[in-house]
Amino acid sequence: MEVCLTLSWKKNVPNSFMPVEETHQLIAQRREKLKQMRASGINPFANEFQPAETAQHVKAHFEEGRQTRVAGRITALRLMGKSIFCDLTDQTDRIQVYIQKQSLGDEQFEVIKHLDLGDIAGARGTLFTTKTGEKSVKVSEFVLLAKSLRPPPEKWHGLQDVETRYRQRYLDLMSNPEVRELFFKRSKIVSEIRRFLEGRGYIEVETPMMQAVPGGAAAKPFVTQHEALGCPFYLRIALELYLKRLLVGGFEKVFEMGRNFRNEGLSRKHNPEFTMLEAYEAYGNFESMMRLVEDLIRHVAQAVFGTLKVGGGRIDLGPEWERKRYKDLICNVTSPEWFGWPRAKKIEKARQLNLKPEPDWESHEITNDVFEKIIEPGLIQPVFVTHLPKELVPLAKASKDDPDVVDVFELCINGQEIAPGYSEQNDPIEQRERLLHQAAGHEQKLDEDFLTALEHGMPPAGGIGIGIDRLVMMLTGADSIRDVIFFPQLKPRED
RNA sequence: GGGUCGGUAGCUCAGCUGGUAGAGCAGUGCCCUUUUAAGGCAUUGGUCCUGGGUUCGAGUCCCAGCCGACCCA
Repeated sequence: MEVCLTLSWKKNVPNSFMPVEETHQLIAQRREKLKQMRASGINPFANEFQPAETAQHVKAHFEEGRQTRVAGRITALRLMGKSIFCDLTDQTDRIQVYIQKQSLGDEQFEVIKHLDLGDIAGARGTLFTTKTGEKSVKVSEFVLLAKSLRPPPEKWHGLQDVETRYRQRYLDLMSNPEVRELFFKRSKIVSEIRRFLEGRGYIEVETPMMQAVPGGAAAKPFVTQHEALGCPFYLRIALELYLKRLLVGGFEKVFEMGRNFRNEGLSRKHNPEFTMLEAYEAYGNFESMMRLVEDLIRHVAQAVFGTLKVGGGRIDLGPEWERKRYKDLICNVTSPEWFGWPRAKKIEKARQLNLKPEPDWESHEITNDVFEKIIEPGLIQPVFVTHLPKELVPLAKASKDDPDVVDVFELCINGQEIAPGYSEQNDPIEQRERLLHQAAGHEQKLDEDFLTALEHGMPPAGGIGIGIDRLVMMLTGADSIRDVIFFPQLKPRED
C-alpha cells in the first residue's frame, strides 16, 4: 500500500494555521531579501558559528568589556537611524545586541540591512551596559545563520489561536515563553522519575509496542498490518503483561516509560497516544508500592518545582497521604448496606444520585459509576483509594480478609486517577479465570503466552502504573492534556 | 454521537437593528547613534472558513458542511 503522499496546500486555505502562499507579500519580500544577499555573496544560512555561551550565562557572568559570542532567534528589532538594537533569544533567555552601522564593513552592512524578525543569527562582540541599564553585546561581527522566510507571530500577545498552537507547536514555543517553560518541566519530571527509580535499584526495559494479542487493560486497540508476516498487529494498550514476563524471567525491579495507544475518543483528558510508566517489583505488594509512589511523586515535585505545593498551590503533597477503602467511600454516599443490595435497588439509588446507569449494567459497574462520577472528582488532595472490587481489577491478588476485594490502590489527586497499584496476581489458574470472566461478552483474546509464563512461576510482586501526561497536568496545573503533549492528536487537515 | 461557543489582514482583535471592511503589531518608504511593546510621518496588505439560500444589497440573517474549544454521552 502506498502511504507516502505529497501534501499540496490549496489556495485560499480556510484557516490561518495553514502556510500562507509563497506569493504572499510578506513572504515574497523575505525571499527577495534572501536573493539580494546571495547576489552580494552572502550565505544567508551560514555554515559555521559557535556561540561561546548562552544568553542566561552572559547575564549571570556579566563583565564589562568581556568578549563573547551569542546566537539565537531575532525576537525584536529596534532600528535607531544609524544604530540597531536587536534581541537574540536562545533556549535560555534573551540577550540584547547593539549594532552601530558605521563601524561595520560593507558585507556586514549588507547582512544587517536585510534582517527580519524570526531570523536566526550569531553575534560576536564585547559586553557593555546601556544607558537604561540593560546588559548587552556591542557587535563587531554579525552572522546570519538562517533566514526566516515566514513572519513570526505577534510579539506582544504571542500566538493565541489554540488550533494553530497545537498544529504548529514550534510557533507556540517560539512565541510563548510559558509554553516552553512547561515543556522543560515535563522533561525534568520524566528525567527525575528515571533518576528516582534507578536510585531504588530499578532497571529500565523496553517491550513490544506491536503485539499480536493486546492485553493488560480493557481498551480498544489500534490495528496495523505486518506485510511480511501477513498478519495484523495491535499497538499496545498497556505495558503490564510483558513486564511481568520479565519478572518470570528473573528480573526483580523493572520499569518502562513509554507510549500506549488506545483507540478511543479525544478529550481534555484523553489523547489516543499517551505516556505511561509501569514499574514492577518482585516480593513487593500494594502496600510497598503505595510507599514507592508517595516517595516518587514527592521527589519529583521537590526536584522539579522546589515545593510540595503544586498545581497552582491547590494541592499539598506534604502531609502523609490518606488511605481510604473503596467500600467505605461508596457506602458514605449511598448506604451502609449498598453492597448487600440487589442490582435493581442499586440502579434506583444511582438514579436518585442523578446518575444514568444503563439497565444491563452489572453491580460493580453501577458501583464504579458512583465512584467515578461522585467520589473521584472530590478527591483533590492525595488519597489512596484501596481494596477495590475484584471484578474491576482482574490482574490483582484477592485480599486475605475479604475475598470480594483485591489488594490494590488507586491514587487520586486533583479529582483524577493518577496511579493504580496492585499486589499482582501470580496464581496462573486464578488469573486465567479472571481474564476469562473479563473477556466474556467482549472480543478480547486471551494472551496464552502470558498465562504460560505465569505457570512457570512469577514471584509475588507489587506493580504501579502512572499516567505521565496526567501527572504533568496535576503538577503544572494544566487543565488540558493537549497542553502537556507537544503534538496532540488533531483531525488531519488535507486537500 | 448530542449541545453551546468560535473561525474577519501574516499575528492579536473590533465590526451595532443588513448599507461598499477597521485598529494595533508585523511589513514597505522617509527621519532618528543607548532603544527595549522605542518614537514620528506616510503607506501596502482582505475569496470576512466553505457551499448554497433570503434580499435591491450579506462579515452580519437562514440552511448545509469543514475545523477547533468547552460541556454532556
